[in-house]
Amino acid sequence: MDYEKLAELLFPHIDKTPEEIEAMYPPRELPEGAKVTRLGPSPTGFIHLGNLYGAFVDERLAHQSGGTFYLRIEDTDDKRYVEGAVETITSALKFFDINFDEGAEMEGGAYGPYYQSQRGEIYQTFVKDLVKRGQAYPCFLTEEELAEIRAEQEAAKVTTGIYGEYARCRDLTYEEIEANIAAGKPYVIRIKSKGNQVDPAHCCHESGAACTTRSGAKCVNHDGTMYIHVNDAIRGEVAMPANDQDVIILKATGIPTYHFAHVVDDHLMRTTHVVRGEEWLMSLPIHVELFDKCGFPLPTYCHTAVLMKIDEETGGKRKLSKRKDPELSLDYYRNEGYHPQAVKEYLLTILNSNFEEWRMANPDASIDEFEFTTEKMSSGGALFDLDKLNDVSKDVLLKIPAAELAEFMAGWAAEFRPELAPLFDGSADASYGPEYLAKILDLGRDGKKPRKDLIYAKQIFEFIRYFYDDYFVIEEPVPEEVSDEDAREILQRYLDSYDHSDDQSQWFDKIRAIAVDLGYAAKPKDFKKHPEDYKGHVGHVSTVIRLAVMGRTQSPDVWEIQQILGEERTRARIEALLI
RNA sequence: GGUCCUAUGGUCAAGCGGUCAAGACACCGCCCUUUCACGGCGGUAACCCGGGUUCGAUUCCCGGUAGGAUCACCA
Repeated sequence: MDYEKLAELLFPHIDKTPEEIEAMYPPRELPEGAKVTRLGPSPTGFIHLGNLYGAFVDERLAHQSGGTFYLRIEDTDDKRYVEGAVETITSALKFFDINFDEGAEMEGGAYGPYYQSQRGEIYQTFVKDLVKRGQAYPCFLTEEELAEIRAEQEAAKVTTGIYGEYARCRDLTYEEIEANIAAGKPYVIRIKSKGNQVDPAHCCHESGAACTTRSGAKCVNHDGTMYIHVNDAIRGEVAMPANDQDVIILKATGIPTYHFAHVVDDHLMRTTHVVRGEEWLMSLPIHVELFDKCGFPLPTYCHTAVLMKIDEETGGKRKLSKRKDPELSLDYYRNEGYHPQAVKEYLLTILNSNFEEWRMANPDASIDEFEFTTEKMSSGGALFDLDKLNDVSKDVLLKIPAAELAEFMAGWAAEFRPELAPLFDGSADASYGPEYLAKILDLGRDGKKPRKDLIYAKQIFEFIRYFYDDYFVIEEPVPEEVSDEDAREILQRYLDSYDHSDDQSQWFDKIRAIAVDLGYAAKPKDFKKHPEDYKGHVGHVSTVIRLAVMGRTQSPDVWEIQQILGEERTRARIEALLI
């Protein structure tokens, strides 16, 4: 077979050589040890927590080392394309403060184009070269034939796929190929796998001995099968049988498969670390063989664990699914109003096992100061824990200044709860507004033991809504220790003695006086000791007031709340109950 | 089914041949307290099973079991 001639027959329009392409993508000029990472989403328009998890690893690895993090759109499957998807992806990541240095939709970047759909000529140049070297061939197998082969293999209980004797098109003559093409038969290009049987010419055959492949992976024989050993930055050395499938590298459309695009792009774009989900681990042998055949060095792989959750139905662990689990969608967190910092910080706690420890030792340090390492990543799938997220969020929000939080709340409302927006920007009522909101959010946050009530925007609004008249309602009944008559009496006396300028202790002294006067213990302890002597205690009395002003029995300090509400609103709420 | 990954309390996790097996979240109790939160103190709770190797295995090896991943002209 004249491979040179075959290559020309297949790719007459390709006139560049791999060397010429290679020259267009010179090694990057970066400091020693700098890592180059990339995010390669397919433009389905859906970005989920797993993407963010991975993107975060990419971003940290690159930016921590003075390297480059770029965005490459893997749109080799035209069926999947969704309009505006790239914008969705970049804006979602930007929301979480994850930014690219170069790539799709960005100015500059010497390693583009960053859309795989625009790199056809590049891939074909390398495919043509492979054909020319007898390492790849056209395959005319139809869907029916493929199904037939598969059925045959299943019946014989052997591994399915196109390999060895099943690779029927492998040894087609030039004339046969030419005739097929002339007849207009569609075809794909497959690699001619070297197989995984022991090959003394290529590999070690002394038991246990290993040799290094061109790409840098090691291979060693196991019981007649060649195994490849690759060092994964997260998992350590992983071993699996070498690839023996004549995998497709170019589809009938002339577009490469993920496998081939990955190899060519990550090589040309000089990616040093390939971060991707565990679901790719099994195709590693294919990639090793591809890197080998192309003569490219292997990048460092970082196969991240899959995020899991407990399935309500079965009670078992399972991979988060975008269909069943709304919390997987990044939109869920934006919708609930989680602060991006909180999500990031939580992600970091499941990403690096020593992060929490570091955070406790450095409560005020920026995340950027934490030294993130792939070695500290867990290789098992972590369960997503909403409780933990909430806990982390409380601490994160505590460190954000109230004014900034108010802004965040307003932004959230504008996007997800438009009816609340006028409330927060003051356009509904001049006495409300950003400053009012900031004061509310700052309530009880000062001092040595600040409150940690705030978790996410939706929850925060629920927590503070009584500050806004339109959302103020009496939600609970008065405590059973207090009769209706007493309740009325308490409120009447409270209103009569109310002086907005009282300080906190003057204010509480008055409540205490009312309590004692009506037969309630001045101190809860007295009541506990001699419950028979009292109707209740001062706590019950203040609950009545709390209920009148806040509408609920539980809230932060009443005096402080009243100071924010202002005298007018405070009096009005009590008066409303005395009518 | 083949192959690969994983296996410490309910969850996330330290551990890397000798520990009374850390810590965090959640949960429970007590204290603080006019409620709630915060905070403090304390508590319940774990090395999947079976073989080895070893003076000694949670830790190393083998087997089993369980969970997960993957077997496309999808990425």
